[in-house]
Amino acid sequence: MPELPEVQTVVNQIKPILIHKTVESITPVWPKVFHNFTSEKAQQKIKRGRIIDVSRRAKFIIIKFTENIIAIHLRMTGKLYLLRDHETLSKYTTAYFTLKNGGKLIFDDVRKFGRIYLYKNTGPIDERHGPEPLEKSFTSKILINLIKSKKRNIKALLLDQSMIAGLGNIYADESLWKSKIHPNSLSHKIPKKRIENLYKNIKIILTNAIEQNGTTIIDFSVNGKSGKYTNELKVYGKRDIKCFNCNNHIIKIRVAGRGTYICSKCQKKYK
DNA sequence: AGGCGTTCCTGGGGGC
DNA sequence: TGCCCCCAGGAACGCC
Repeated sequence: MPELPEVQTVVNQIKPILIHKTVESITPVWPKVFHNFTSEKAQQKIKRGRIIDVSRRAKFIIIKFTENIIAIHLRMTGKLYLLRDHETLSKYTTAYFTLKNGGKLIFDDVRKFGRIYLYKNTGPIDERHGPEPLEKSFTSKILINLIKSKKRNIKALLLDQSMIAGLGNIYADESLWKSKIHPNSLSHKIPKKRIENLYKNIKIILTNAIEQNGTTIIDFSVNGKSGKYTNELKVYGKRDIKCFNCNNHIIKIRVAGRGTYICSKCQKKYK
């Protein structure tokens, strides 16, 4: 399940290859993959468009053209990679971009949750997303204010993209474990000091994960290479394994409708 | 306000 | 071995 570090990894990998390339066309293999536009509209807006930048906002991959952007959300099983002309399409391809001078940018998605969006700019995405946790402007004060101003389950809050952008199930669990906060804590009951610690840990964990090219769970990979952060995980997927901090065993519970891994001894529940 | 259920999807794991 | 059932989950949406 691609989260901020995995999406950033994809961007880092494809940006040098895509930048300044011209997109001849975008083809939907599975019709519903275009979320807010049609093939005709894509032809009209993107045809022979030159890619001027590739970046990330929240969990979206942003491909910038002169007048428009294409935003791609990988959701659970989406993959984006380059394919040479002689190579065959995977059975899971839901869309592809034909590049001028050869090659295709492939969007594969086994579960078909991933979508492609066409916008003028990132405005519509910015509107429904909170701050970027790795931006300098995202201060501990902002996180404290965010968490203290809500009376919510902390894990649900961290997963809510309109609160903070980019965290998903894996990094929310890892961040809460490292910060010794139980995911069923109520946000406004968490002490300021704990939130400051959580703030630091979110930054550390996301930064390290990007350096390791993300986490490979199920089948996220970039050009066949696995993300090495899988080796750094401390709680996610570690059911019955001994906690790195104490001798307690990691358990799996359900929080905010998600499978959640915790050390019930280390992580304090603020209620 | 916020929690919860539902929807979208399909591979794969568990049970028998 | 094979078949069926059900689960996993990010985000949007409706309901209470």
